[in-house]
Amino acid sequence: MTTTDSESLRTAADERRGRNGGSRKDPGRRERIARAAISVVAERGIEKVTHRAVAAAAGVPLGSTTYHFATLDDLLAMALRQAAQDNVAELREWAEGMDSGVDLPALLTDLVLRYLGPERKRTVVEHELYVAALHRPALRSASTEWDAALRDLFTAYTDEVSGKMLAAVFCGLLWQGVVREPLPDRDEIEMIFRRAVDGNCSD
Amino acid sequence: MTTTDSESLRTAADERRGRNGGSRKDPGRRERIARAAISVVAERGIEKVTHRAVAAAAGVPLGSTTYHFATLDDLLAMALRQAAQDNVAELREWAEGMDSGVDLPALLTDLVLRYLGPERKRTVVEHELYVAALHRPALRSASTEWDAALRDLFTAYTDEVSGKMLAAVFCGLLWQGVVREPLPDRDEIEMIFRRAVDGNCSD
DNA sequence: CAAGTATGTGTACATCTGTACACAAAAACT
DNA sequence: AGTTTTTGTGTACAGATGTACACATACTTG
Repeated sequence: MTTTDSESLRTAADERRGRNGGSRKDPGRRERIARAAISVVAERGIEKVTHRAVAAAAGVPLGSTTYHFATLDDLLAMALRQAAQDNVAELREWAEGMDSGVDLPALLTDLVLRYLGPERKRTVVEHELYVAALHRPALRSASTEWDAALRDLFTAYTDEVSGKMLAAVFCGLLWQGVVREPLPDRDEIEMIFRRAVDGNCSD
Repeated sequence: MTTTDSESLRTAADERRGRNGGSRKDPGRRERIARAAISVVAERGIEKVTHRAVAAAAGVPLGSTTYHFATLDDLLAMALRQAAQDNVAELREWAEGMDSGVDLPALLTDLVLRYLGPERKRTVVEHELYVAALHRPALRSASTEWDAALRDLFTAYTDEVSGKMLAAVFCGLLWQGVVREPLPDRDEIEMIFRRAVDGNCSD
């Protein structure tokens, strides 16, 4: 290894221009910077998103971030909007692999556990986006669109009211789970979804 | 009125020491500063909580905040913990006025609408606390305690699983509602709770 | 090839921030 | 009374931050 440790961050550029040190014209640099911002949000929180921190995470000099994004708010807005879009895209993809007539509670449980486990970073970013939007009108649309996508997804497999209800349960479980230290038990979550879907008929 | 406009902020001290201008020994100053911090969080977001902003909001000089709180994290921690406690206290109080056999969905709807309307500030602070806790272990207990209180409240009126499920619905509706521009419709929320409580028996 | 433009980079600077600290004044104590 | 301790305040300072901008290099167009 001759490179220091920014190796992993150089790959995209290398592959396009052949590890040429001072390469110009790096397409996708904007997006790479935005993604670096996302990872800073995920790992250190939204308040740590500074030009310098993002530049370091992206492996680019400070001037590069200020060149591609006039203001820090622009950078944040693009990063969070992109995060929300990725999130929704993944949700839709998940939904496609779903037949009608499947065990909905079990699938929802899988989804929750995935968002709390392997995809935890994504979840954290989504939640940071949510509260950031509370005081930044520019980000509000990204948040509400995520909610809408969630509702549409669930209403497609049940009905209007049940879909909204399941979306709320899903959202609530995510929120409660993301701060809990040991991941919640699988059975616990599944039981909750089952109760939400089947109801209290036996009472 | 001889005082400028810090009048409302002086009341506590006045009542104890008789409107003595340069009064020392102002008990409750610590708490007042913490509450000022809460209001800064509610109105401008957690990232705007600085010694200077809090001092201005509390009507005290800069040195006062650094005197009462060694570090900014201490101030934030106390403020948010207090906010969470207030929140839980209000929840319990609400629960006491509840008979068994009441219309649970209607009451839950009232609660959601109250948190989204008159008590919106409180809700915003609670949510900022939640994400702040994601990257500050010191705050995590306050968040989880809020969740626990919520669950206990709901399980007391139903059963274990249904309580958890309702807590999740409640939490999810709050999250989705706090970013939505026009407040959600009362009927919509009530319908959701009704479906959650009664289930889909007729399907 | 020459000129012009888009892209990239290093540095500088005004501003804001946390915090330390010297001082002042009241209260508690002897 | 005097002394010590607690409480309060103004100021100073080092560091971080957003952003501007002069310069450098590559690409594009003629």
